[in-house]
Amino acid sequence: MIKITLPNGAIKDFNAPTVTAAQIAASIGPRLAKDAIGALVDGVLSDLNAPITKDAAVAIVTAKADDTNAMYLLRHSTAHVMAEAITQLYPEAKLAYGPPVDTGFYYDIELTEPIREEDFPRIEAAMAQIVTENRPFTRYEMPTSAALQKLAAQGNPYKVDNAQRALSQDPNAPISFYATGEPGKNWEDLCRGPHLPATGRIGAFKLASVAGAYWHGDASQQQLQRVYGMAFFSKAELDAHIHQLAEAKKRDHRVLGKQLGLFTISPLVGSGLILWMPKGGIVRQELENFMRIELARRGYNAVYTPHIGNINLYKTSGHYPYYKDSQFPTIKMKERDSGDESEYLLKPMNCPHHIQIYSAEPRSYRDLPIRLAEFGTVYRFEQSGELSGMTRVRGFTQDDAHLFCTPEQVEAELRSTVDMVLLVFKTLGFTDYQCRVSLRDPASDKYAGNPALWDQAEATLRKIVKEVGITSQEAIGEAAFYGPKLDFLVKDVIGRQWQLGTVQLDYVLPERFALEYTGADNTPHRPVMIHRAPFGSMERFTGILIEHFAGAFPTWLSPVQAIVLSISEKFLPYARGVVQQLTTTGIRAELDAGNDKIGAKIRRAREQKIPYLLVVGAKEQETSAVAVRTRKDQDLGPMPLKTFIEKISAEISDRLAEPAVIGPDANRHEVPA
RNA sequence: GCUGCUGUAGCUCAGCUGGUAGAGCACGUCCUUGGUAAGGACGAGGUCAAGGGUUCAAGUCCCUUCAGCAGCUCCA
Repeated sequence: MIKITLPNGAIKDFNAPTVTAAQIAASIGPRLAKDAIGALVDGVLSDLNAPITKDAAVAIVTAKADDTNAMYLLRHSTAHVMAEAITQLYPEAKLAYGPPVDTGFYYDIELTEPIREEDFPRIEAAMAQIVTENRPFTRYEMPTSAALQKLAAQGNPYKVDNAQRALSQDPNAPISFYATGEPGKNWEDLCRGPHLPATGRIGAFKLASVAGAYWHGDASQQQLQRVYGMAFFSKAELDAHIHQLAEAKKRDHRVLGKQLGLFTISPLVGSGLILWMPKGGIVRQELENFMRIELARRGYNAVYTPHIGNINLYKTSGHYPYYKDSQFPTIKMKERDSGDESEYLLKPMNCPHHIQIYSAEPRSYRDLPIRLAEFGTVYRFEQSGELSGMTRVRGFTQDDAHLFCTPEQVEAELRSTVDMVLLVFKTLGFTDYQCRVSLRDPASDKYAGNPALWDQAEATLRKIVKEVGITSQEAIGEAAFYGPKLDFLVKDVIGRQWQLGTVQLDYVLPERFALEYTGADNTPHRPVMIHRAPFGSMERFTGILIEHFAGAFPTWLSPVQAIVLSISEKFLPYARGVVQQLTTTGIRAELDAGNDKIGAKIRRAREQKIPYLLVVGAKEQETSAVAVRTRKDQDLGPMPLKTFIEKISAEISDRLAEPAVIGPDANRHEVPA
């Protein structure tokens, strides 16, 4: 007798030594039996036909796109089907590892012959055949030694390795295989499962890309071919997903950056080096102005430091020995007079320069905290394969600052820097960010300084996070070499996560540079440093911002805030007057003096994501008005130019995220998106 | 850096098995002076990423370099 508890609390008794989830589903109803593809047995995802031998809580998993368990089964099983298809077509292929991932699945394969995207249709056709055959996924288990022997006989080192790793986790676990069909007859793979009941449950799939990937993610290991795919229960879901990918691509900052004239990259200047065009320059300038105001309010002092520094500075700081592989080569030179050799480095960080400013004068505890801020440009020689638009570059400007304080001041200063990061996110409407507490990996030797101070620093950061009340997760091994940090992460349109703002606590560099201040007791003390950058880098932040707003910046950031569109050339003089008045008020306004009809002008202005379109014709000219339209296709109708200027000015000065000019009839012509 | 892919007009792209370049948009001129998401006509624009090779002949085939894309690895 087995007692099964269902999710609604109902209890069903089965008078048999074992029962399967399939049988449970059948006992509830034919519809559920048909839709069932797996089960959660006491919370563990399991095969639909796995025998349940004792009392358990069972939830039937059905084929639904919003159920992560269902998608796991689907993607995992599709990975198997793809692997079978590939081994059919490439008998030499050695399978390594094929898991489901967030957006689909992949399989890592060792194969000398490259698989190309043009080979995908053949592979997909073979997969479709396997799906059509609707073969059951059949699990069977083998004792450890027999299984290892079997795998070794197949000559696939990866599968042997996988099995051994599984055993090292749990030496008593039996080793399981899954055949698509009949074991011994059909294709099979070492796998812990679970899977769909049969290949026929795979609705729609598509191979996405192929790329190299290292075995166990270790660059010194064999490089395998990784084939990515996506899978859904229905064609409609697959199509919707493909459509969504295409939509995301339109938000890509590299695409929008070109369309909107924000930035460019020239091979003649160098890859990974951003050239800010005039319109991108405005966005950056507005962001910097915003930050400067906040810095002034919080008692920061602006400083300026050069782009290069003597190599000895970075030897002292520790940057050079730790990271010399990712720096531009040094500049070596001979002094003309003395003939002495000296060597300079493009600065990879601003902190050593700021430290020199701190130590240029004797400091008293009464002076602290000292907060030195600079939009400091730094250079790092990233690997060529890492470069990506504005988000991963070789030269970038940090909205950097270094706070030098007494140990007692650390917490208050940290709290205020975290507040500043949160203010930036709030002002720009970022809600979908993550906070990562980046800690050292005690097993690694890359971290400098005294472990006791590290413990103290890490404890302080944990405390701050708790006090401020942000959700966060800890990441071992993500700390800077000189201290732990709080990193704020945001995803780009293709789901890659980027670090933006950062707050770092540092007991090491003050030690290395022997920084001091005189305490109330008239003896020297060592200050503590906080490194912080709310935007992180202007380049990366702007790139993410472009994607966040899909190019439609809030008015205060928009390169062009309003564009005047005249109905015909007759009204150009009035239109020019309107532009003049806007410009005089400090609003960035342009005139479209082209020979197009009003519809074409509107279309072009909206493509440029200009917040306000001001149509002027005879009626407006007579009444000193403008007919206001937003880029969202809201026709606000005519209003006195004076009123428009008042409203847009308030919207800009308050850095509002939403249009403030909207009147009573705001949405009357709005077209649903 | 590694694997695979890509590079043709300012932009997006076409150009089959080699026979010396094409579209749409943008741009310019002209016609039109038009009231809310593309008015019309004509025109100008290309060292086909760069360099080398094969060939009677290369945008097309091969090699090298540069740059970009996806992933891996890395990331102060």
